[in-house]
Amino acid sequence: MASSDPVYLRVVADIRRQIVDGSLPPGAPIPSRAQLTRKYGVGETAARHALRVLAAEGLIVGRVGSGHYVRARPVLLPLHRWRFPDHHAPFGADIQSQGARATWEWRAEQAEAPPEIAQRLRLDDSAPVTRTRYVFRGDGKPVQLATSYEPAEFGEPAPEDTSRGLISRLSALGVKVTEIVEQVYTRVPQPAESDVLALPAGVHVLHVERTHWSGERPVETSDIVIPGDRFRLVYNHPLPS
Amino acid sequence: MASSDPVYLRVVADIRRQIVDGSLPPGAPIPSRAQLTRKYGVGETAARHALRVLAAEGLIVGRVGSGHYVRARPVLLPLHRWRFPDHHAPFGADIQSQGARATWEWRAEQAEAPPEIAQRLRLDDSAPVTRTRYVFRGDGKPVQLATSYEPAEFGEPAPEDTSRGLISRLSALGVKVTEIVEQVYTRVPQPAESDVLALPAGVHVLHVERTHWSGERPVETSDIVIPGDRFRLVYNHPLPS
DNA sequence: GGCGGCAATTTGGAGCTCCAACTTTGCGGC
DNA sequence: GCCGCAAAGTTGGAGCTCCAAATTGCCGCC
Repeated sequence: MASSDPVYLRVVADIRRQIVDGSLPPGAPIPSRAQLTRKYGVGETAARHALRVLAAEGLIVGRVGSGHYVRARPVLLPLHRWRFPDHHAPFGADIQSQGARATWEWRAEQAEAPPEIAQRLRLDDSAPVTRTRYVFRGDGKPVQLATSYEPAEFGEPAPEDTSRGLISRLSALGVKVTEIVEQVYTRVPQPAESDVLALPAGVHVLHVERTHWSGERPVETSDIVIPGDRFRLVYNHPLPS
Repeated sequence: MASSDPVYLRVVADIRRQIVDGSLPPGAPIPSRAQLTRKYGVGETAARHALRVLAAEGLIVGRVGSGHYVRARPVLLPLHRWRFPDHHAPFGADIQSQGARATWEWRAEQAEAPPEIAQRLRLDDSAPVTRTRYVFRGDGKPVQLATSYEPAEFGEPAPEDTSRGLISRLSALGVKVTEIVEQVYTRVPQPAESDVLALPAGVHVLHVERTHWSGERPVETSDIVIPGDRFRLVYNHPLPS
């Protein structure tokens, strides 16, 4: 930390160091604004800004009227992507495995494929697709938002399909899924997503773009949004012998 | 956006809306602080704070002396996890596939397993392990930081091993890797990581905990840190027929 | 000893101001 | 017509202040 750096970064760096090296354990109170100004000899603005930066980094949380506290490193629950334990596992099996009761809401509707989805499904722009939106919950708490797109020709999923899984359903239609491709990245949640997932400020989401393939043909693609502060994705990859 | 919300959020919401709906395209200038105070009838503080929030979200960038501009949505380059194109692909193959020249530095050393690593490798605490740190670059730009741990009995990797891949090397030692498990989550980078990866403020990283298994025995585990603003992870999963 | 309410503290929103460093623009002179 | 410099505009750091809402601890009363 060069001495030419802004003073508020000096405060940030010092507190951060204490948090990561454990001298400020989870739950420990951070000095208040007034205390910081005295301790570091900086102005209110710098003290306040330092606390804001640390809060944005997720290292501390502020409680109005009480103070700032070191945030407990959250336990990141595993979400097993596919093969849990097999491809025909019912919806929410991975959530249930955490001892939580899995529930979900969904609604299917006909729509025109937006450009990006059309590309992913190798359809023409505005081709008819079935869009199904899901909200998954574990013990009532929202866990995943998903929007799934299929070519309209497969029809809408029936209510009982959602507990059976996509692969079984497509199989019944004579479509054999041969490969799943998932692309994972992280991004800032959109306001609507923060709302539904009840995300605290500063939390990112994991975004999974999943496509089911039948040979060379994409038969379903979906966008899955997962709170980045509560979950990690688990990918198993058995090697051929 | 309820009217009871803080005023700065009103400004944030309005500008964000214009960015996501495209009326402010990438590169477009955002009104300056002075203009915002007039346009929305708010104080300097609120205008400034709104810009800061949008910048933290990654939607805009500020350029000192010039103004704030809508950030171009970065293209997220794919990093193909395993099978690229086969398990024996050389290091950096996925980076090369992007037309970039892959280079890396690494250093191996003996160490005592920290508690978490010991647990992942099913060793006793402080058991001897070989720790190898890597920095991967594509066209000189840092792409991945990785720290790999193996039981010390496998010895240190030789220079030529790093271009051959772990699976070949273990195979030569008579250890057959049967499964790879990757756990993916997102988090805030540590200062050292921001440094090496040259991360702009507010960018998260993808953290991959990877373990190579030989039957029931973990034979290697590593922590891989990837800039979240430039890459997405791609997982292929062929289904058994 | 227990309980209720008040006062002190704390966060977070919001306002205003000054300044250094940098970019952009436009004007004047060559 | 072009170059260079000065002025104007902009960001980002930093300071101070006031206030509403919430929490917490303490004091006094029953």
